[in-house]
Amino acid sequence: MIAEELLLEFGAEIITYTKEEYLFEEGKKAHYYFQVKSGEVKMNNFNAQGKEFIQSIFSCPRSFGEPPLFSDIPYPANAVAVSKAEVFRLKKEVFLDLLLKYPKVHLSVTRGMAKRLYYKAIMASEISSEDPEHRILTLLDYLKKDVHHLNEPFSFKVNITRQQIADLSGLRVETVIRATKSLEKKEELKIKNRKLYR
Amino acid sequence: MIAEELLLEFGAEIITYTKEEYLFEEGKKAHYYFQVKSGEVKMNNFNAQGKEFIQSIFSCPRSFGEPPLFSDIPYPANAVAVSKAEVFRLKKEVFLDLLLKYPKVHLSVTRGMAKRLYYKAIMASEISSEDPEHRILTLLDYLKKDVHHLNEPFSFKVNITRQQIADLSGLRVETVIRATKSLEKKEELKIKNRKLYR
DNA sequence: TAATAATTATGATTTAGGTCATAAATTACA
DNA sequence: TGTAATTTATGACCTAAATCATAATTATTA
Repeated sequence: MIAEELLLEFGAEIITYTKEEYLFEEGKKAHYYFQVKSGEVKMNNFNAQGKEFIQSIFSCPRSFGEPPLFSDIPYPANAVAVSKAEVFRLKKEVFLDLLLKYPKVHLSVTRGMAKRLYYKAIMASEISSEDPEHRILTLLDYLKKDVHHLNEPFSFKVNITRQQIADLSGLRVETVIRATKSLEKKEELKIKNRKLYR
Repeated sequence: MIAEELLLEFGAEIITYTKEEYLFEEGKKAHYYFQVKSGEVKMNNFNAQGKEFIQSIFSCPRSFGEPPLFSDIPYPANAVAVSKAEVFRLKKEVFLDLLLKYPKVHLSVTRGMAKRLYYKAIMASEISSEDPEHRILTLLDYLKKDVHHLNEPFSFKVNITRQQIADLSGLRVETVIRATKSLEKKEELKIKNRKLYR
């Protein structure tokens, strides 16, 4: 996250995307630094059969899509607005210039990438080795602790749909529905009028 | 990757690990920057049933395990020597100091993390959505192009075992063996006395 | 160089989770 | 406020890959 004033000072634009609109596409080169101002943006992939995999969902003040700004690699996934979203957009060259001028900002960008690498490492291991219930709990615990900074049991009202949980954990929506019901029986989750609590 | 002279100048130690020896463990706090000098190191997880997932395999001059140096997160996986390995080890505080003194080094460390994030994003999507043959080809193509910088067809002699391919792609070794044979029939791979070529 | 371990190989069987179909409940929106 | 779309829900079934068993081949090391 980079302070809004600093972004504007360096000439960042604020762009409004409508729901489902693409910000960039898998395989393309990166030209901008992006940071969410309002709304939500997801990064995703589709396989040949049209199954979606959501890499991550970002809301204010998260940035995303930095890796290809640093290295000569294309975007590994698309970025799509989940809802109407306002996004800061800063030209690549200006962004890199900013990092050199402000080492602390560079460090905070690095810190953000470190956290995402942590999340990816955890989910890769989960998706490859764990059963649906385990995967879902790990995902929800990550969101609860590392994103929403909550600790009390059942204090986290899950704000994503079963379908999104499925797409984030590599499962199918029916499996998520069945697994969450089973987790409710085991008192790992609460379900109050269809909303999950963890 | 940080130049060896610079590492030594900042007081890095060179530590020799024997095959199978642990460098650090999942869940622990990070105190050092690590960089391979010789041999190979892998990062891995084990699930409750003992199934291994390999996050990555690192050889000279790759660094690994930086994310928890930047953010207050534990190691998401173990680091284990695949073979006898010599590793540069630099104290966390000295490492961060070095980055501030040498912005270009900071940028190259960031670049390294960016590449790993790219690999993780690709593999997460593969493991979650693709069939065994697709996963294996994506993994091998990544190793071929992005690690070994090769381009010619079948110029990449795969230097990891079927078991390691399985542990990197979330499959079982029998599945990898069957899938690679099928890929050979489709002329996507060559197999010359048990070695894979891509 | 003999013994042991690791790797590759192959068939038979099992099963978890995907797929398909259908519907109720809730939410969005025109 | 009524209609459409989305989300949650549930049962039946099917299949891809895991599991299990067993062995040949190659590599390691004692």
